[in-house]
Amino acid sequence: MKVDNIQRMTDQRRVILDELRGTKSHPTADELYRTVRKRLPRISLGTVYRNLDILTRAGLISKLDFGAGQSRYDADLSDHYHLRCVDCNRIVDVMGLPRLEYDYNILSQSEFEVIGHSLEFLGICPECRSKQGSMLDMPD
Amino acid sequence: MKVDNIQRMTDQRRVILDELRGTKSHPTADELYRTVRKRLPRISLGTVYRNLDILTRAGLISKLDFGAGQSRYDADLSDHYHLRCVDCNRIVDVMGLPRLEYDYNILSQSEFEVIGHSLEFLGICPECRSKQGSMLDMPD
DNA sequence: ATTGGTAATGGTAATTATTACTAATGAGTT
DNA sequence: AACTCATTAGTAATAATTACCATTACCAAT
Repeated sequence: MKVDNIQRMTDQRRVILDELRGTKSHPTADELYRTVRKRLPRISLGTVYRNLDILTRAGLISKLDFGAGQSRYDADLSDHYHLRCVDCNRIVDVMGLPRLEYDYNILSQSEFEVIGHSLEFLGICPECRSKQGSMLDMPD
Repeated sequence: MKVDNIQRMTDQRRVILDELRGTKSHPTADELYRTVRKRLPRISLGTVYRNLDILTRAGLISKLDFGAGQSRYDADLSDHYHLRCVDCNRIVDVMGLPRLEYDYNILSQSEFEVIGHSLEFLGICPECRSKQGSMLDMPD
């Protein structure tokens, strides 16, 4: 795993990476901002965004961006897909499902060069499920 | 195919749907706005967004939102995945690949109820490919 | 055909997430 | 310790989308 780009290891960068590695919750930039501020109260949101971008491009974390609301970040680089609640956008890991193998050459069409794929599963988390359940009992 | 939600068929709604059905280019809201304005010069961008949302929820079109740039829309409801250029976000259809069948019950974990999946392929379109090629020849 | 109720529209303002800007700071090298 | 330039904090700007609201117009019922 090659790490270029990263030129200096500042406190901000170190703490952002550390906090992200310390959670399995796939936080958004501003969730992470709130967490990191407990350790570095003067950090700015822009710094969080900038470093998440730098860490992503350096291959130290991965950015989960499926178009639903804010982007989320994951420090777990092992091969796994994600399952997202369509209601609250919470994300959990899907375990035990190996990466799909496609023959991208066969897929190639319209002169496109196919280089990968992006897959996520959609569902409803227990919290939102019970919220919905109680909605059904409500009068119109 | 059940269509509720749609209460009135206005000119704006009809033309938006018609223009989307008449293209295979998976346009964004504002691309569609520019096209529709040739027929309805006084239409507003908000109306395009609102109707695209209504048509999507009514099941007449589908919204392609994978987090890269603007959302795109597709009036082709047949089962197919998409292939997106990571450079310019252009989208083409992937033909001949049947919908993946997952046992969502087995996937279910963390008490999530799994209801579907979202898959797109990533690649580089011929135009961006030749642009990149010429970049390699450029001096730093 | 006219009316009445209300969904829909146009125009604009607001929101939200993210990125850009800039003067000041500080990490790592010499 | 001094130097250099990547990085930061704070704020402004951007971009896509949504919200708002007074006006319009679709359509069912008279």
